[in-house]
Amino acid sequence: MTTKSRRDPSGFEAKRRRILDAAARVFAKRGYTGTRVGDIAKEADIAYGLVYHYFDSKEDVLHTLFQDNWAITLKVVEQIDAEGGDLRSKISAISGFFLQAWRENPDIVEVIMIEVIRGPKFLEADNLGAFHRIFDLLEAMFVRHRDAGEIRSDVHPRLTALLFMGSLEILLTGFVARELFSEDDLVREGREALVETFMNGLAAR
Amino acid sequence: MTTKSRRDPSGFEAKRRRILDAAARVFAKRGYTGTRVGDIAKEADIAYGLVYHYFDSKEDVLHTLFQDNWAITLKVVEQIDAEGGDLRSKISAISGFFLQAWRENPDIVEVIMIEVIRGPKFLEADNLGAFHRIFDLLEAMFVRHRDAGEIRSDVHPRLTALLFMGSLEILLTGFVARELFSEDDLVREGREALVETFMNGLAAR
Amino acid sequence: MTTKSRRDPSGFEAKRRRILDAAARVFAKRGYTGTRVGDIAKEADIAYGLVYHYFDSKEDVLHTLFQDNWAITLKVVEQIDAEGGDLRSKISAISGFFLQAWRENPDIVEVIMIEVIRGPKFLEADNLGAFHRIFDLLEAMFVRHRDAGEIRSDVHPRLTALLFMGSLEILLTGFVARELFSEDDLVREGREALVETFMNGLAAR
Amino acid sequence: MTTKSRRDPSGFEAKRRRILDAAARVFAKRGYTGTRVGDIAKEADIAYGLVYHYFDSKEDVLHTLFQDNWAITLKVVEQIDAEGGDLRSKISAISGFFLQAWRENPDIVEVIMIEVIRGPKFLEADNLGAFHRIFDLLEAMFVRHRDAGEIRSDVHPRLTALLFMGSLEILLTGFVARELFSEDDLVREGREALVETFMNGLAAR
DNA sequence: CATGAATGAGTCTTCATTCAT
DNA sequence: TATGAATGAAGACTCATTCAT
Repeated sequence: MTTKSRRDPSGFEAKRRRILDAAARVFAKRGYTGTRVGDIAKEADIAYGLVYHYFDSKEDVLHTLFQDNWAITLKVVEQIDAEGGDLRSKISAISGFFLQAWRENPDIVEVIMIEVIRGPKFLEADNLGAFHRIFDLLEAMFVRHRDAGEIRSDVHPRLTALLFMGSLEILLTGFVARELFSEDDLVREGREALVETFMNGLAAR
Repeated sequence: MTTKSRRDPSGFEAKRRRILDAAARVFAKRGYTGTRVGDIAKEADIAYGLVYHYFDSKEDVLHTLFQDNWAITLKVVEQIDAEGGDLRSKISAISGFFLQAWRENPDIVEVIMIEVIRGPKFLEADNLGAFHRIFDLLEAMFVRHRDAGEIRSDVHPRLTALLFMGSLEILLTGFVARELFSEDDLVREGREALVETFMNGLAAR
Repeated sequence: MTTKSRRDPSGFEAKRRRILDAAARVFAKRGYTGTRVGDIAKEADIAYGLVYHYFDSKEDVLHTLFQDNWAITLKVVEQIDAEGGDLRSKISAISGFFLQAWRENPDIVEVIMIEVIRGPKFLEADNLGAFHRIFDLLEAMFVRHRDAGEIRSDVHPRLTALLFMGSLEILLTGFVARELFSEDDLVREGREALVETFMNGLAAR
Repeated sequence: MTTKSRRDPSGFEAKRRRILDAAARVFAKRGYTGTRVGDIAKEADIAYGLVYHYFDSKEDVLHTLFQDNWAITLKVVEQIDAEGGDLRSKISAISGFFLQAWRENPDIVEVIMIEVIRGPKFLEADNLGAFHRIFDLLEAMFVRHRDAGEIRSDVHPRLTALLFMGSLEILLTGFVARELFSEDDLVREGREALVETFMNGLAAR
């Protein structure tokens, strides 16, 4: 009798995750297209044929990377919104979550942002729906706070959601960020600047 | 004696541009990696190998697309800044230029944003310098207007430049935009929302 | 548990050699340039891309062909020289070795002589050093036998080494040889003529 | 009325030769295969399309290079043989002619030796016949001198012709020669060594 | 004669995926 | 599970040759 018991007896899930983590690292470094399946395997320190025991294809690895993490993201954003508080604190919390996630797993976040969301494959899959949901969440949030008189009445909720995600994305993906700030600075100052700009704008009172 | 115009009698430059335009279209549609050189040729309605008379490689085509257009962009932004006026009008003008450029040449703009700037080879090339310059320009602009007391003194110029470009970029690249708005709406409303958000923030007075 | 022999259980080296042999055959038949990688694969009865599991490039195949065999050649010549005896017997032995090698592997010998040594890339590579060593060996040999008073004192060792290799080469590469003699004749008569000419010249006593 | 008169009015032949010379230089440097038609044109300082006004194809250029020069070679060898004298002086004269030709036109000589004679195309053409004739000439020469009792009776005329051409070829093609001697040395010493070796052998008396 | 733009067949090389062991 | 040999489709790039001007 092997040690097979209830959860993940042979470490299947562990190795699967190991592959995903390795994939995130190499995808982030070389891009999805520039990464060979062999690169993932080498990074995970396994034979490259083994990748196909855990995933259907190279694309499936990317897909999984997105699905796994995006689900969490949506849940967190929903939760932050549900917990109440004013818009400023919510914007701050959401930004904080994204930036923290990036600090902990920069590779995964960047891969999702760059390779999945922008990739030509993205539109084909059911990814798009999952991705759009965050805009729905944010839009609804802005509507609610607008109706509560908390923000200007002429604010365009959908566009604002877009601008918010865009700003966040730019901070995250290392568009230029990595060149401009240290990681710590980015998390602290980036968040502050984003919150401040979004809530109060630049104009002097 | 050809009957062509004075300069570039053989139409060399004209055909070169034709190839670039064709390339922008197919790159935008299929992505850089997903585009075969033959696709560019077919789109430009020329023979396969002719692409290599005008460019060194497929990558050179992309490179040129970026260099040619980014130089113009920098010049325009510089000019807008130099012509004076308050920050709001400058931000509006710059946004307007980008959005207009996108309306006129959506393919080129998207290709530059997505394929060049985010591409894995971007950092290696001399592109980066040219690209960074826009942040320098914007940062200097924000500093000047801040020192003039026009915007809050605690504004972080570099980060603001980043957020500004990020917001613009999100509108441009069809992140999700194309699904959300008609083009006309995007140009008008997008600009307004961006200017308004950046200058005044969301918060109710 | 494979039933293969102790070393190289997967037959890696065996297949590598199979590819090399196949390559020698087709290179000899069509020349290096005239040979497609697919020709090598077909001759070795393997799939197209498998060549690239064993070699970096088509050129690497040629390179390896040279390196592998030239090393042996050098060793043999050294040995013949070291074993002593008079110059005539050494010249005879060396000629015999080359001619025998050609009889057993005419393709490899011809490919090395024609495609590698005369190839445009030969000088660039590290091949040259290995190649020159045979002239050094021969020169030293001639010097020794000259100093021993065995051959004329006015013999130019380096030039003689050159002429010797040239004569050998002409016999080997099928310069025109194949048209002139049957193989058996070539091996026997060619060696005799070479030895005789080199040792005694043509002049009647 | 143009200056068209009897021979080569418009310099047709002159330019044809210019192309041939240029071709010899680049063929010698890069090899036939490694040379693009454009390289020949650039070396001749003409537009590359123009090559096709003077020659049918790239191969035709090489072919012509061989035919033109080999005819002269045969004539000279015939002449030297016809003029009489002992074998030693003939061997010396023939060697001298080849070495001198090489000094004056190293490129042409090397191209003929390496690219034409050894090239895979060689056998296909009528080149082979022209080439073989020199062996016939030499063989006949050796036979005559052998029958005159001037050289050993057991000399194999055909093989000797082969060895003689091989030795000559090795000196000419820069097999290794260029690395070993200066041009002047080569012409003088190379010839002496060759004559001496062939006539008297290496053996001490 | 001269030019060089245009053509497109030909090849090397890469790499995702399969499969025997 | 694990390995890595084997497969072959796909695509970038070269270059001899043609041809309009």
